[in-house]
Amino acid sequence: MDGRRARGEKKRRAIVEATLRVIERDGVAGVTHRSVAREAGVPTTAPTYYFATLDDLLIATLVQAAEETCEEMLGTVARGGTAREIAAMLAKAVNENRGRTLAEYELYLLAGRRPELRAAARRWLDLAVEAMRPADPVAFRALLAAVDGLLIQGLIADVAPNEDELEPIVSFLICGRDDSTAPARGQ
Amino acid sequence: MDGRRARGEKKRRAIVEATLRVIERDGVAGVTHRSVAREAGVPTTAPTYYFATLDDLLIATLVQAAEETCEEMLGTVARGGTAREIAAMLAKAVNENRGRTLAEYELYLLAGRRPELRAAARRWLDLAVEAMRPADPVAFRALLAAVDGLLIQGLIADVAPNEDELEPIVSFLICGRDDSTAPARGQ
DNA sequence: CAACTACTTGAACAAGTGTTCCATAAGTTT
DNA sequence: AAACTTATGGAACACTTGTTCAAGTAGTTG
Repeated sequence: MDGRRARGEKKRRAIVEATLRVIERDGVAGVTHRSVAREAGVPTTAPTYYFATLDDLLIATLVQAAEETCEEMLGTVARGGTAREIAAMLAKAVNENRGRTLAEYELYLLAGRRPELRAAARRWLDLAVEAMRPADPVAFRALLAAVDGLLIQGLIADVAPNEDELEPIVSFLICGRDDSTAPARGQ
Repeated sequence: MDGRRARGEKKRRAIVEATLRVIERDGVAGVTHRSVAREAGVPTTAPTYYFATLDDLLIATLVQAAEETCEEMLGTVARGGTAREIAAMLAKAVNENRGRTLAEYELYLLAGRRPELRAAARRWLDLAVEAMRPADPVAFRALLAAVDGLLIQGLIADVAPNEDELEPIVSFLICGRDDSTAPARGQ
């Protein structure tokens, strides 16, 4: 093995992680070669060495962040989690993981303007539908939409909602008017 | 009256409108004194004369855009519009008014990081709740969340959904499991 | 007409930007 | 050890940025 390449890969990952921290703190607007390099503790030219352009770095970071979140989302939303489990995950997203969730929606917005990012931004939606194969697709799509809405509204609330406030709403969405066609059963 | 001030106000409005066009086209990232001035057909220093800082211009523009959209939203969502009416409005937002809707969510994201913008970003939500006084607040909040979710997901779809695709989802949300507590009656 | 006020605008500045370049260091292979 | 590849990092370039400034115009008021 080439030890140089191994350390290079490590540094590359460190740069991506630093970029994510910058996005979480200052948003996409705060991402510059210099701010990322400062955050990662590497010289200014390091990011350019590993990523052809700033845009590449930005996109690589947002896509990776989205994929990381994907698994957590699918673990609770898609696999027929209870309303409380889903509510707990949403509450965590708008409180402890606030910065990360904001980053997630920066990707959404970027994807709105750049078609090549759309697949990455939509990935959790596509995976959820594929994993669930819900009996009532309409109810399930309503749930998925509401999840995005609750998150983004939670981000602009004066005080972010907690699990207890979110739970009844999620519960309402999970137990549609006909329980037999609902995608999952809440508490 | 002072004709100078009148023309000044007109120019000020023209600058805000130009800024909105820039945001719709290139996003908040594309807003600079120079790009706005070019779009409005005024010299570079004109925006600085009317707005102390670029941030002031940006905020004034997004807040005004949000207030404009507010009325349209409330006219259909809040006043107990039918599912089809709501679906039609959503379809319009992600197709004809795509740029405007993207701008709306740029405000959301900015509000996520700047508390002073939150009231403006949340305005349509607050007004909707106040105007409706829904019998079932939980169902209504689910509907409002889903509206945001459907819009933002519509913006990152490969092909934006149309009225017919959105209508069943809205209908499902409006006629909850118990019609008597539903906020409004669909078709 | 003179004094005043509001608007207009080009030039300029310091700061920060993405990116290129190149000499050097460090590790790998022969 | 020599030849090579890969990684490193400082200096520099051309460019754009937000904002300031001062000189100018044109309306309003006394």
